[in-house]
Amino acid sequence: MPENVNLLPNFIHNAIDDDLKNGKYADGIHTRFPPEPNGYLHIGHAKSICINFGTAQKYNGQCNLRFDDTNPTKEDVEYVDSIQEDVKWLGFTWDDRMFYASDYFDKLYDFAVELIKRGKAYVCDLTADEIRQYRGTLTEAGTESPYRGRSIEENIDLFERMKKGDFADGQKVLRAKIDMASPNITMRDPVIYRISHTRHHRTGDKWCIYPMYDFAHPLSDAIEKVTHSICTLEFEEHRPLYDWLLENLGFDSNSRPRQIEFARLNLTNMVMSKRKLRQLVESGCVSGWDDPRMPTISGFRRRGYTAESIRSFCELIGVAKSNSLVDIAMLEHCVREDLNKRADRIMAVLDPIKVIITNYPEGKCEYLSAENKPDSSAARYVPFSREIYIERSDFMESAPKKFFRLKPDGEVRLKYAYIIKCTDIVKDADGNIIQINCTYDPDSKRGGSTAGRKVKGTLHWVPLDGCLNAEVRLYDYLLNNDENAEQTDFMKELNPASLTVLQNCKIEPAAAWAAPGTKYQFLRQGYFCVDKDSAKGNLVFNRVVGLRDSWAKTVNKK
RNA sequence: UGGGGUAUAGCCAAGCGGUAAGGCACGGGACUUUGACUCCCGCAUUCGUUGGUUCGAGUCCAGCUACCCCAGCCA
Repeated sequence: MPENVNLLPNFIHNAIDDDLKNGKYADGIHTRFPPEPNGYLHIGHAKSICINFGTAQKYNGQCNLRFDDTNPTKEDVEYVDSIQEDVKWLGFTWDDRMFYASDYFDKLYDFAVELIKRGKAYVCDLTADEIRQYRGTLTEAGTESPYRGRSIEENIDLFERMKKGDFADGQKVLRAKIDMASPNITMRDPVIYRISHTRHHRTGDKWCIYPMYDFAHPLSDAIEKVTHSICTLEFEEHRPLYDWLLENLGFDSNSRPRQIEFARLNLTNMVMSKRKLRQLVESGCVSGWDDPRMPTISGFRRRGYTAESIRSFCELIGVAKSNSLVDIAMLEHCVREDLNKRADRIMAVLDPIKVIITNYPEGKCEYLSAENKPDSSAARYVPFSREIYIERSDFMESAPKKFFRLKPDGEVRLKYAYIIKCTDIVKDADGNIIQINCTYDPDSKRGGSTAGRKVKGTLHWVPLDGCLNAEVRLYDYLLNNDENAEQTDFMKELNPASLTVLQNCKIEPAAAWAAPGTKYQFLRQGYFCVDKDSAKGNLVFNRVVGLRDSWAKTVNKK
């Protein structure tokens, strides 16, 4: 494992500790991450990945990547590729242990036959509709299928003919023979094999019967010698079936896999179900699975989140069984924390307004040293001359008391450069400010005699000559609503302003050759990442996350 | 009287019979050529609720309440 995940102690580890104490799993701990290749991975999967790989790592064990590809009608190779890329990007490796449930189709078939031979499974001719009716309800027991009493021989023959393709889709299923009166609906003779004349992305046309998840999963785990099969809470009532299959197929209770469930991740201002994410993609509300507003791993990656920050988020939120809704601020904190350490600083003016320093010599240009990070010796040089841009929002004609930025007759420090003073402003016919005139204090630059002068505000700026033009994409949350976004019609909660594209941004020259994926802190503004749409001469940046902004808070309070 | 889960601060979450960790958020202050970062300080007399056991209960027991999941030939 190239990267560490330091999961806090949690109830799963407690359970594993108990198992170990009781002499179980003497050969070591083995987990697996079992995605179905029917969509892109999202941050909820990242949590699962961190738990599974992190747990294996903690116990010096192993974690497999296994594609749960038992339903060819919904799955596609496109997804198996993206899933591998995402798991790798997150920093985990499965070495040579990448498997597919479909690798086990032959073995799984044999297990099914064995179950029949033990009188524990039967072929049922009921239609899907009839099976539903026979199943009973939450409060009423089900009724036994009329085919439940078929002989072992007949079942074996029928199941073989199912496999051979003698029957149409839906004509017959194989069911486990358990208990139609069980209060747990999962145990009312669950279907374990269905007929589907569908080409599988790996096994092609070899099979026309496919195992159900409930059957394939515990057995795949057992085949791989997985010790702890960690999944989400909704599978809790499937656990008796999981155990029943292993028990009835003769797996030793001291070494057979054990299923443990944890609560899936929910995030404020986000949707997390694959169905809804797909809806966003297919409706064109976002540009694709990797749209930087999406909670997919590829979306976060494109947005500029680091793998490290997502991992630390997964550590921070913990692992438990209570349904929770994690504040998105927690995730943002994790990226800021990481990017603060690793991102070079650079100046960028998103909404430029021209400033002319009237007492600065025309034609003069100085190259001012600017450190790439605070307290760092690594530096670049920023050209400074008579005409610059500053942020429109950094000037106010009639400013409130605590406004530390530029205002008429006010002084301000230009980062890495001089102290300037606003002398007058120029407006167009409509009264819009189009230019600010200032004078500068020639001795106030670093090393100068008045460099130590205290002025309250420091502004970022960019030289008019030599700066780069860029497109900057600002993102806001996809959903306005904090709560119940998963339940209600989430398409109505979409934030219409989740994307703002700025076309006329000015960036200091140092960013000219930045490759896609490069992250910067735009001084005083936030963290930004070069988008894959970017090209030399046509820079495109994504805002990863803004800086904390206590000024904005005090303004909003009023 | 279907079954299975879960309840600790605005949000996550430790806690495993001995007197409520930590993080996020929030509020205050220091520092600052980023209103950033960093650093200090504050933030649950109480653990859904009512009883019980105990010298002692968030932890054990009983009842109640609220919320989540389950009736796919999905995973």
